[in-house]
Amino acid sequence: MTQAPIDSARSLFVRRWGEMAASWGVSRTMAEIHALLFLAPHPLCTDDVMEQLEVSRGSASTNLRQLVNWGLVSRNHRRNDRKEYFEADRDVWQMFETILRERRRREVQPMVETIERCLEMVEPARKNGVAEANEEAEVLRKRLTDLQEFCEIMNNLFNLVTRSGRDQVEPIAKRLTSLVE
Amino acid sequence: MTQAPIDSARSLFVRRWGEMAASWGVSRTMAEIHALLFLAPHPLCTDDVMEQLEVSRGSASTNLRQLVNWGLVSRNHRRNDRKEYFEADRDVWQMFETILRERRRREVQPMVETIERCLEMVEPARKNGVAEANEEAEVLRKRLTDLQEFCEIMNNLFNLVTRSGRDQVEPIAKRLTSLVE
DNA sequence: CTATATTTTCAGTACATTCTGAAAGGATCG
DNA sequence: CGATCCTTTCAGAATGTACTGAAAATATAG
Repeated sequence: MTQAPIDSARSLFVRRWGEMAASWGVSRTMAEIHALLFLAPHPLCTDDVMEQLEVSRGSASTNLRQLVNWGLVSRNHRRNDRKEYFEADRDVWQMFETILRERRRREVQPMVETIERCLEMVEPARKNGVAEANEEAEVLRKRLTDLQEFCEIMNNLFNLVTRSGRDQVEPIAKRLTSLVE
Repeated sequence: MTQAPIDSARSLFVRRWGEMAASWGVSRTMAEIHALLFLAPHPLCTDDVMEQLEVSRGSASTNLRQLVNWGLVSRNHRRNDRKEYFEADRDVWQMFETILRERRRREVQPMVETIERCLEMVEPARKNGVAEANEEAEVLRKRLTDLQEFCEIMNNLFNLVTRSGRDQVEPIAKRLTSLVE
């Protein structure tokens, strides 16, 4: 027997989570599965996902694997059952950290490396050639180093926060937060 | 006359910035234009953008307007010139704040409202019906309130940081940062 | 006010991403 | 080891997003 209001709430949440994720560059279905698992009271198997989200087996399989790769979902087995059951990490802070770390690794790191490379390309051009060219090189260098410095600060802040651990950070954040209200 | 190494650096940066943005749900061209303007030593007009990125007039116009809407780029005029010239905000901290604020408004806020709605739907179901159903409702409520609390903390932190202003935050961030090294 | 320069819009098209469904591949049981 | 159950893979299809180019709209100069 299904509980109508509970199911409606779940389905609304799942849909919206999918929409939000889509605008952050995460495929809708992957996010919907993540939301479904996040809300589920117990682990779900592939068929549960297929049924509840009306997606194909291929899509369910692929997206579940990606979620496992991201570290947001874990696989579980049961005795006397060949199926795999999937369970989402429910610790919101941990989830956030996982997502940030993965995105940094996949998307920010290459950008940071590129900035470094660009600076190496610009450096030799700085005092070589006409004055106008030098000035242009100087401007470019400034823009790149500003960005680089910002990235370093953000990177270190992230490291600091994650190394301190959630138990240290959460109360501080809450305390700071009370300053705003 | 074009300076080969400078141009190469610029073009490399622009391309990578576009790639990164694409995986964050921002269209490649819009991000490339943003990068181009960010690095440019002076404002550019639509034709400059079309030429340097090899995109159509329609695309340049649409994407420039979007950048202006985001508050990342401003339009300028010149005397005796009908063209519009576009200039990016070069303050990296300001840029970051603008992006976060816009994304919160466009993408996070609707999610927060949805969580609220979901909680309203679940509430009446809590002590109404069989024990099993109550338990499910309780679990769902827990998940939603955990997420809600997290969103509130993040929201307040963001407000705190942006109200304090960049001049207050940057040195603190740098100081904290030095703890990591 | 007309001529001209510039921007915006949008229908059609190109491109990229994601899904489907079935076949192949693995794993586990008796 | 064969039968069964489950997962993965992938070619083709569906879908969605973003671009193009030209026509319409707008703005400025004379």
